[in-house]
Amino acid sequence: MARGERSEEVWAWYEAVYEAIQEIPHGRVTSYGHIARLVGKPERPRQVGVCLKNLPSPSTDPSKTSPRWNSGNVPWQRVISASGRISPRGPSGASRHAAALRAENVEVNQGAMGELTVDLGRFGWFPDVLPSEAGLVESSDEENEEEAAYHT
DNA sequence: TTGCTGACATGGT
DNA sequence: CACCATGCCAGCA
Repeated sequence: MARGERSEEVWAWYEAVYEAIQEIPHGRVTSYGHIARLVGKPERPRQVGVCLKNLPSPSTDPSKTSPRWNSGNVPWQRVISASGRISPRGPSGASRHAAALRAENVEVNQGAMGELTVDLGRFGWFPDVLPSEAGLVESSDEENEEEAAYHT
C-alpha cells in the first residue's frame, strides 16, 4: 500500500534533487544542505547525499539509452559539504571529486592530512531560489559575497 | 521484517 | 578549532 506511494515520493525527491544540481553553474559549487533547501526539504541534507550515491553512470552501450539522470549530465562534483570540504567517503573518492572540479577551473586546496577543500567564499553558489523558479531573473546586480567572513 | 549505516547540517561542550 | 549528540530517512544486510 504505502509502498507505491512512497516510491513516488522518493522518485519526486530524486528528480527534484537532480534537477536542482543541474542548475549549479559551471565552475561553482554548493552544499548538500543548500540543495536540500532549494528543493524544499532543508531538514534532509543526508538524503541529497543518498541521491548522489545512487546516481547511475551513463550507459556505455550505444544501443541502450542512458538513464535520464546520470553522472554524465548531472554535475555531482559541484556538491560538497557546507564547510567546503570534500567528504572522503572512499580511498580515492575525494581525489576523483577534486579532479573533476579542477577540470572546470575550481581551485581545490589540500590540507596537511590530505583533506580537499574549496573556498566557498569564491566558488560557492547559494541562491535563495533556483534560477528556473526565479522566473528568469532579468537583471539586478549580482550578489557579491566577497565578504567572506574569514577570521582565522 | 528489523535494525544499522551514512556523498550532511547544526548546535552545544 | 575539534569533538560529540541529534535529526533525517533511503538503502542494504
